[in-house]
Amino acid sequence: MIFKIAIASPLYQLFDYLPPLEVEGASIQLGSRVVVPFGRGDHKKIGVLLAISDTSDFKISKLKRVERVIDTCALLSPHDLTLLRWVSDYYHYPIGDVISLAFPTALRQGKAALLVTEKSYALTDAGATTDSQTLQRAPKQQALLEKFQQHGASLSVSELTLWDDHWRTAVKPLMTKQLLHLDTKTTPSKTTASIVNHPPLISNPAQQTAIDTVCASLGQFAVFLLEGVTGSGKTEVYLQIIHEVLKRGQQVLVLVPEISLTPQLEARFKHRFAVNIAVSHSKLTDNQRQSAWLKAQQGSSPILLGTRSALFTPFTNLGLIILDEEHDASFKQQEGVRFSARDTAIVRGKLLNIPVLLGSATPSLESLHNVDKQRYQWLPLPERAGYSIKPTLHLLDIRNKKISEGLSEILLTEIRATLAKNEQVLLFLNRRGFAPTLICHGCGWVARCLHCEANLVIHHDEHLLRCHHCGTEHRLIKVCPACKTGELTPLGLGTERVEKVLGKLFADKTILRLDRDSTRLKGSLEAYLEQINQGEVDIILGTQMLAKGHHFPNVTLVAILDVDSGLFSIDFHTAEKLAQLIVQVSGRAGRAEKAGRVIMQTRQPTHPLLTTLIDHGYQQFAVSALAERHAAQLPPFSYQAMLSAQAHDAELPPMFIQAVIDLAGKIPDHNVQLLGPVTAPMAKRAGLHRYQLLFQSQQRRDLQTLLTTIIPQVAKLKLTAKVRWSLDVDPVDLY
DNA sequence: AGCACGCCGACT
DNA sequence: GTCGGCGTGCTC
Repeated sequence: MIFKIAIASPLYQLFDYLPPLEVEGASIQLGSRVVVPFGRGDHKKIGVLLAISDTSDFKISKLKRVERVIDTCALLSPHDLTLLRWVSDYYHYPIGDVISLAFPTALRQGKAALLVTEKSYALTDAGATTDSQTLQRAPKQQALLEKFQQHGASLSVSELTLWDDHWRTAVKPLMTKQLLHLDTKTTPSKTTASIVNHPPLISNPAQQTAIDTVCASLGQFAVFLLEGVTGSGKTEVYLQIIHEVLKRGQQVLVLVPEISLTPQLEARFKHRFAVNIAVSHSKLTDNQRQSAWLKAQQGSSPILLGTRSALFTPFTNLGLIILDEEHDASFKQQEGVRFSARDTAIVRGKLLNIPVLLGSATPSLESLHNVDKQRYQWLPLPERAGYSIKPTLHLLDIRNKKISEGLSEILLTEIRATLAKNEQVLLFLNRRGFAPTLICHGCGWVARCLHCEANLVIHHDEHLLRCHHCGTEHRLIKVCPACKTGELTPLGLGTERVEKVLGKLFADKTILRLDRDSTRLKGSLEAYLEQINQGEVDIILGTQMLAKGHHFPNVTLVAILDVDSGLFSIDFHTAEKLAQLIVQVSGRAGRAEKAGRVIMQTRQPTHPLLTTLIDHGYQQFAVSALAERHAAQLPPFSYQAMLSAQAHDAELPPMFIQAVIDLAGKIPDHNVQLLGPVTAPMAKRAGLHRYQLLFQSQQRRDLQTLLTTIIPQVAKLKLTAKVRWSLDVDPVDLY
């Protein structure tokens, strides 16, 4: 009997081991973690048993023996393992590293998986377990808090924390007792009454159709695209479908792009359902994430709400996957295993034979194409009267118009009129800092980053020149270092600069700037958002971060100051992203009695992307954008993978890529175009020279077949010692 | 990725 | 005469 074991390493293979001596086969399962000797010396690694076989390509006498079985009962199911193997195969990433992705940090390191049960609470309370097995206090407090809140006690986290001392001595013993009591009372199978706190809202016909259609598919695989703008009642559809899944005794996985931006969603879930809701995202501690992971794995949490990384969490009985804002690029991991959480969620749904529900106001072109191909079912939600009114989009032609610091006269007039009505204004400029360029008026010298192919950005408040790509900072200089005489002039616009102009033009108004610089302090964004909704702010000025999640009912004017910068890009994805951004930004504004207006300043008022979007809406934009992709045979009408190579030595990346091309050249009739080597759009970043090779094929299978053959060979090239390389299958960002 | 082995320079 | 530089090769 040979054990095939995955071990975290950059190697594209499993490792063969003999079974442990003392353990019978029955006390280990596929998916169990094991301790194995690995490499020279007495080094140990944690591995995961993926298969058992009679044979080995390795000499049996050379095989080492599994030292210890950690899990006699596997934490990952065969379905979980199949999904992870699919990820490894499809994204061409070493299997051991992919398997690691599925485990929280402590479990990855071989620690025992402590069950979150009454017993374990009792043990930790008595101090009877080892440190490694003890859950941290925070998740326990959180769990207790949830229990108490579910049962009507009002206690906030901060109160609980402030009470810490008192808590240990007086409160905790009492609470623990109650917890044990509550646990035994609430864990067994639930009736409808105990799942829901509040009755569902009355749904309109479109919502009801969506709910009925998805519910009719529970227990079988299907993909649905729920398309509805802000205020169309998407969340209510989610809630009612989730309710049905919970009634069947199954669990739900809800994925969102950035959980920090959607506390409302968590609040609505907790408000509606009287069940444990596990939350998992990167801003939580390892212990908090592990707690959520175990709760889903054991089935004690019926709902898991998380980001991309939560996709691989094992479940006892998963019945539905919801992926909200499915168009969002955050669902594509951009380093390490470059997987798409959306596409992988669909594979998981297929494996488990459960439905997958994608939601968006601005669906990706891929998903709309899959609707066309009848691979997904389209569930449109029209605007709901009484909730919000669609903002009107306007192009403002600023050619030959007087414009100061990015603000045209017409726009200023609109801003004044809006403020006069005591309504708020939101200005969007996707560039932080004071100005993107510092140029010498005398000799034309430009402040460049020494390590990147990029200009330094002026940060006036901090008296800095900063590179937005590698973080290098220099003191803001006054005299040109090249000609020593010329006057240095800031060129272009950033949020900081516009903020200063607005401060002068609207001296009696409150202006708030929201960008990565102004919200660096933890919790400050939330505080600012609260200020906005309390009406303490008149003008909000911000970057991309304004486009997601938050809705500002008293904002009735939204202006996109520079829409043109998104119109001309070498990356064909940019048009789609710009259209989504415009619709998402406009969705931040207005409500029924105060409809919003969106003004886009442009010097391209006849650009078809803009005119189609404005005159006919996102759907028509998507139709024409897909037609363009079809004509150019770009994805989703073809399939791509991008190989990137970086090195300090500029000679090495193109050599490496040539070696890759040579490897592909040895494969006959592969039907894949290889475009490159070319320098990356940013040819140098953080001191590394960047080159790319784009693989493109008409058939997904052809592309996959070629990559499956050559990528393990690429990984063995000698040049990998000096060249950092990566492969991105289905890239969404060609930079 | 780690980690060990191995063959050449500046130090007690 | 050694400590240690990181180039090369291997991991069942």
